[in-house]
Amino acid sequence: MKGSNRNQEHSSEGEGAGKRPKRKCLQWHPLLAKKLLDFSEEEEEDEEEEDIDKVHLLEADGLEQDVGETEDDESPEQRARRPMNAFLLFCKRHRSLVRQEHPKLDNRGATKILADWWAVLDPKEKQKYTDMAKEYKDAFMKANPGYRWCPTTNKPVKSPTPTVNPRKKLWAFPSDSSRDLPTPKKAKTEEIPQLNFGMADPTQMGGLSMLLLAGEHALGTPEASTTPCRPDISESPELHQKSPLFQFAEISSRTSQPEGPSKQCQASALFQFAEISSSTSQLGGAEPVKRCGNSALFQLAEMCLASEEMKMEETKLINSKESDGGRMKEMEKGKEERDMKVEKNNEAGFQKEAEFEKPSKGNIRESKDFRNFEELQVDNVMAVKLEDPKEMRKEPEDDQKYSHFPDFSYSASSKIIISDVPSRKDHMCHPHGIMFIEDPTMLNKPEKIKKKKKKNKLDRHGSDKSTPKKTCKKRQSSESDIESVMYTIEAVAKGDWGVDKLGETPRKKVRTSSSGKGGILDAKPPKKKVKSKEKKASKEKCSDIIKESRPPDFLNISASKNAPGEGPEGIKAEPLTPTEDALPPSLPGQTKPEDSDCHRKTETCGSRKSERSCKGALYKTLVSEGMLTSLRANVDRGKRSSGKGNSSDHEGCWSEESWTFNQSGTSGSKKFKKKLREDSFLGSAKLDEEFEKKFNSLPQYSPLTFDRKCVSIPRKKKKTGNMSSESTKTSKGPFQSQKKNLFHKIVSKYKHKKEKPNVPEKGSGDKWSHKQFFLDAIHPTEAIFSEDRNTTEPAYKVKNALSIPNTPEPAAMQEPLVGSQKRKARKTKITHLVRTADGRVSPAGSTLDDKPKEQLHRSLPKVTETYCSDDCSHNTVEEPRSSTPEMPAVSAFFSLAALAEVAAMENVHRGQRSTSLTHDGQPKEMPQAPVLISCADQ
DNA sequence: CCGAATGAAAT
DNA sequence: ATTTCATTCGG
Repeated sequence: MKGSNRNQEHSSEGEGAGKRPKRKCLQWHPLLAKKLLDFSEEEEEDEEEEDIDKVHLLEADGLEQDVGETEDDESPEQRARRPMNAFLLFCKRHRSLVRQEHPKLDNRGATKILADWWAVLDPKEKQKYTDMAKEYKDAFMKANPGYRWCPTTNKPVKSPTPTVNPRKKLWAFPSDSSRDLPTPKKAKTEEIPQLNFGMADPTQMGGLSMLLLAGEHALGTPEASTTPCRPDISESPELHQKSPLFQFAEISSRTSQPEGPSKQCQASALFQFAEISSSTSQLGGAEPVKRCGNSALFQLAEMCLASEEMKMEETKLINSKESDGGRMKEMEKGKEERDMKVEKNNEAGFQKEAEFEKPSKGNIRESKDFRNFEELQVDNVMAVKLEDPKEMRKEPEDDQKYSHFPDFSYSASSKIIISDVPSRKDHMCHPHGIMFIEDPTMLNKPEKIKKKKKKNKLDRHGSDKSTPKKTCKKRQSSESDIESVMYTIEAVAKGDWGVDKLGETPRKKVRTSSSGKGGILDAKPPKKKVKSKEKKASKEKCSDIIKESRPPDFLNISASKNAPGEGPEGIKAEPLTPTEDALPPSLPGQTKPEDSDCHRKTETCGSRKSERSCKGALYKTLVSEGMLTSLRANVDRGKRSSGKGNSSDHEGCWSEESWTFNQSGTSGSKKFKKKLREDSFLGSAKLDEEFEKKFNSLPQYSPLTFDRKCVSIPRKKKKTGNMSSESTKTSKGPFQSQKKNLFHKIVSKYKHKKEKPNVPEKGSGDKWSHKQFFLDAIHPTEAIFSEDRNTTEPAYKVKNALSIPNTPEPAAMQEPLVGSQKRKARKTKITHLVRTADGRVSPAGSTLDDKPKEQLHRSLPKVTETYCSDDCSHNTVEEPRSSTPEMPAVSAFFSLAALAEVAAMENVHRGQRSTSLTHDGQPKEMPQAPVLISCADQ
């Protein structure tokens, strides 16, 4: 109840006005009910209105969830965090250092110090951070094409989120979750189908939770891919299964068709893959697996691209195919089935067998193998199994009734992506059982997915009989079976594998093309496109894939085993296979493991089938690998990543590929690319790993350097503050500031200022060796990093700067103020309001800012005088740093600007004392630091 | 859950 | 022009 209301509100608020109404509609339960009843119809509708559909689904989900677990859904939906900007990166990287130096400082204080450092930071170094931030952003955007920075005012409160998912960070999965799940709250996010990844925090990512999440994502993707294929797997998973394939399809499709909505999904998928790979690679340890350049992911990307290009060619192919007529359909089916089978084999075999203990012989074998793994992680598995069965059971019901949604809903948001394949991995690897949850989540996906699932299920169900409950239910929807088959066929033809769930974009295509049976024709063309390109890529990919596939023995084994198993299970598949054979001679082995397919393809290369098969194989392999890697990675991480290497290679490759792909994808970021290339490490992968790598690679400056800088810096800050010459109006500043108590701000700033001086103190240590030593002691890690040199460099720079303090200052001064800077300026103005010697109030910086040097010169004399007096009187604590022996040396370096700053400070101090501003005792501190400086100068 | 910082994006 | 939001984590 509540949830529904919330959803409505949120939805309305969150998204653009256009969609809101729809969402509102969603609110209506009746509609939802209808939808549930008529899946097929709904799908069609979806075609026309993807967004709407999504919304509905989301809404529906929300409603359902509301009934059951509104919160859950929402939580998973959480949208990806916006990428960090350069400054944030810097903060992230250096905050720890600051804290170490100044344990007493709270984050705010540390932030201020960081800001100071940032201000002081050489432009060159800043550039590094900005570049990285840019790259990161680009990658992120690619991953989440539709991502919005500011989802309008409506805050996605997500209040309920926490219920199911413990993890805050759950990044919604790109495919479905982003759109489908839109929790009511997230309406805003809904507008943008962005995926929810958790790129943002590498640190968080580092945590087990992150790993798990990553694993989930990975799993989710695979599931999606597999699900569609496998009949066995329960319905819910199927729905999700689509997601991976779907994503790929989207990617391909998008490449061909640049549709706004679809892009998001695609990016998300890639992104996920990338993440997965990266995560895995990270776990594995950084191996130089660039060879992976051709990683499956990359290949996929290529395929997509190629598909677009090939469209022209495809048309030709299509013509030829058309001649074939009905066969094409069969062929497609066969291919699809094959793919499905393969996936099924992998996924279904493992999962279902393990969970359901399907009768399939081949599966049994696999299951045993898996079981071994499972045994390893018995606990987890157990938990998972327990959950799964329930979910499975529920799922069927869900198909019939929504009531279940609530249960799943929570998981759905996060797990949508979870793929079947991964699921098995989950069983094997996942200790947490999260994976399992994910599977259920898959089921969650509620509306859209369900529909799709149903279709898919129907197809699969034939074979699925093994699973009693599900099959029964599935079968019930006999009508859907046919549709599902058609749908799958069409999807295959189009190249949308998974299509589905998310489906918004994919659905559109699919539906549009295949809404009915006639869709096939439409579908064909897309296929051709994809294929043609795929072929190209496939060849290369195949080789690559093969490599990748090797590592995951599981996959291979499973695939081989599956093949036999499939025969029995997938009656359909067998018949189809023949058709397939007709297409590509090479593919004969439906069951063939991916590797075999790839090889054949690679060898035969030319045949279309081969391409397709390759695709499927690639996809599977990717998924499976990714899953495996992700799982392993997760497990490893969970364990503490004791086992680094096993999957690392694959993953690494993926990550790299993905990264490369992303880069390539982003034409705009070419510049960045170059940079990335230059910095191999930086350029590596966007994924977490990449991010982490890059992040780590970012130069970390020793506090000392900053400290020194800080000494000189203060003026800069002031300058910045001064920059806003108009400070007089500071009051006009944003309402925000007004809202907040100026007093508080001022006070806090002063406090911080105090802190600052302290920082410098530490840093004040003059000698490099000393500093370095200090750093090493404190931050061994830094020493480890190549960055050390960076640090050293900066330090040198700093020295230089100190020697010639003016240089840095002017640069800073010159820089144009950014919007944020404006704020800063305001604040600074406010905070720095100082009374001039005259006694009238003026922004401290104003004079300095405009013409720092000149002013400085002017002020110097005064300042010095004042300082002298002050010092004499105050000379209290002032700055430890100054107090330190270093003081004198530093003082020597001080430039006029510094003096000017001091003077400004002095003025402030005076003003505070005399003026009302001083309401706080703080003023003392302020003046103190400057005072020391002044003394030194004298 | 606020805040302090900066910056990018969105409104 | 202004607001939002990203990270961080103590209070």
